[in-house]
Amino acid sequence: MKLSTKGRYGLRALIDLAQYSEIEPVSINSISARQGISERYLEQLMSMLKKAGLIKSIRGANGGYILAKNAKEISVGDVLRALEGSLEPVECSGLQEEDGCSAAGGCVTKYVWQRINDSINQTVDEMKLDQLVMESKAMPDTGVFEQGTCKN
Amino acid sequence: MKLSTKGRYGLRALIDLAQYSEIEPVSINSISARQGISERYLEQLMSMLKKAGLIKSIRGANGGYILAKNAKEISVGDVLRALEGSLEPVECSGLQEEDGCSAAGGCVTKYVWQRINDSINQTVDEMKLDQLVMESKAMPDTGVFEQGTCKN
DNA sequence: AAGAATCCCTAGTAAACTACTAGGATATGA
DNA sequence: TCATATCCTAGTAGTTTACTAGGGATTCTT
Repeated sequence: MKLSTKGRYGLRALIDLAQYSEIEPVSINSISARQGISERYLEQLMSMLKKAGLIKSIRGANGGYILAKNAKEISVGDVLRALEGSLEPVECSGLQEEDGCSAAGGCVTKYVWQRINDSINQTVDEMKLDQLVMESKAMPDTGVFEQGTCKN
Repeated sequence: MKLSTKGRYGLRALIDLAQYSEIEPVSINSISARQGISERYLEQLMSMLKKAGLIKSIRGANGGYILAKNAKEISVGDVLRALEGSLEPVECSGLQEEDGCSAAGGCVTKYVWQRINDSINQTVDEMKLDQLVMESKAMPDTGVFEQGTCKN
């Protein structure tokens, strides 16, 4: 039940982006420097976020990334699902039998997984990027904390 | 954010155990047969559940396992944590700096992980084994559904 | 037009983890 | 004593993760 670095780094990167892209596009290089994440790896995460429609890119010199929509319309859930895929703890929510599950409605644990899934999604969807940016700005050390030491 | 087979199989096994151990101890062999889980693998899961104090074992012929406490005192959370370890999506909840995180209180994402963690734990802790056993008994096909096809 | 700064795309890979399997030791009831 | 159980340790093929590497394409600046 762990989140991978994709989700962890990616959310940090997007908060950073939201915070700095108000004036001009933010380059991978600058996010990488502030957040202590490898440029090359971050590149891949940004690509995923772009495909998910959360950010837009501007190519060429002085280019970079900006949010594709308002920060209050982007939830933590949007970000994590874009990077981690579905957040459901067990993949048998769909009623398809493709997953080899023929129990249909007659499976007790399915109900358990469904409830966990619902609670996770509700929680991540009610947290929006703009709140996090505000909290981040209110914090003393942001951008100054020991880079590269925190993997979360 | 996926649960491994440990958690999935383990919960199924424990529901099965709770259901059949009212009269006599239940052997790994019989759970294995009903649930379509490898005996040898199930053995390891049972060992973990035992170490966590959720079940007790009775060795020798006619032995098997029984619950260590009342089914209504065992939560889904107890089972999953015993098998999967902590369910927290990111391990930086403790205020120790051991994890290489020196951000202490000044980390925005930490707050996010904490909220997800809380919601997961609340959800899994309010589901008790006795409820699941009741639901399971109320279902038509339990014990008859195609064994080995469902991995969840 | 040249060059630098960007994003874009595919592929490779070491390390870790998962989901088992295997072999045997130990305990207990009939 | 034998069959039936749990117990314990170790091995291992396959998958996934977290990157690194090597380019190519686009755009601004000079």
